[in-house]
Formats: sequence, structure tokens, C-alpha cells
Amino acid sequence: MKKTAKAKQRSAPLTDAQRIIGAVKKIPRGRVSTYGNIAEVAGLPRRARLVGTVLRQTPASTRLPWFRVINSSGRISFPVDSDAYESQRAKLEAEGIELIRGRVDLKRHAWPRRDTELDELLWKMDD
DNA sequence: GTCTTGACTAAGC
DNA sequence: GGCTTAGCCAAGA
Repeated sequence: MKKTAKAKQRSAPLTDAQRIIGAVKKIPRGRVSTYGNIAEVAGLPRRARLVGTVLRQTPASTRLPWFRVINSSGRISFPVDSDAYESQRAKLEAEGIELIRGRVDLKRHAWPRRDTELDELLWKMDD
């Protein structure tokens, strides 16, 4: 079928980076997710490192809850003595996510929850 | 095209 | 839980 001038945006191929950013935006306030989870939600299994790469090159100007993304052990993936670490920790605590001995309790704050929320997400993006 | 890097992870102690 | 090692895979040089 031929495309009209209006048809441009609908099937715009999302880049991996765009999908990752979209996934990060879905993290609810007061919750956290891991790099691996974000990759999975974005439809990019086994690309946890890509999530980190994308976040690194994403301008701070884009409103994105990047601080809600932590690694699989519940830790902030920055050196503990860095400004970035402190910044992330402060933002998390501002949302009520406490770090206990440098770790977030993933059992309590992880999103999506393994039991139900992930399934819903993956089903919904099917169409 | 090859080599190195890295905001990662899972597995084995 | 911590530490090490081996896989992983896209970006940059």
C-alpha cells in the first residue's frame, strides 16, 4: 500500500535506545528496576549492558527516571565515592527507597514484580 | 574490519 | 552476602 504524507509517524521503527527509554519511563515512582529487567521489558533480552550504554549517552535534559535503574544485586552501578552515586541515592531516598548497607531491597521495591506485572507488560505490547 | 571498554549478569566458591 | 570468572553484546577508537 502507498503511504500518504500523514502516515509517517505510525510505523516509525523504534530504535533500541527509544525502546529502552520508553521502558525506563514506565517505572512507577517509588519503585526500581534492574538493567536486565529494563532490557527485557524493552524487548531486548540479554542486553542489560546496552541499557547502561543508552542511559550514559542520554542527555540529562530528557526527563527520565534513570535513577530508578540499578543492577541485579540491588546496588547503584557507580563508584560509592562518586557524585553520580550520591545523586542517585538522594533521588531514590526522596521517593522513599532506602539503601540498607548500600543496597536496595529488591523484594520490596523491584518493578515489575515477577509474579504478575511482567506478564501483563509483555502481553500488552503484543499488538 | 579488529580490539578494547563497559551505568551488566549468572554461576561457582 | 562477598569475590572471581566467564559470557555477553553494542559502542568507540
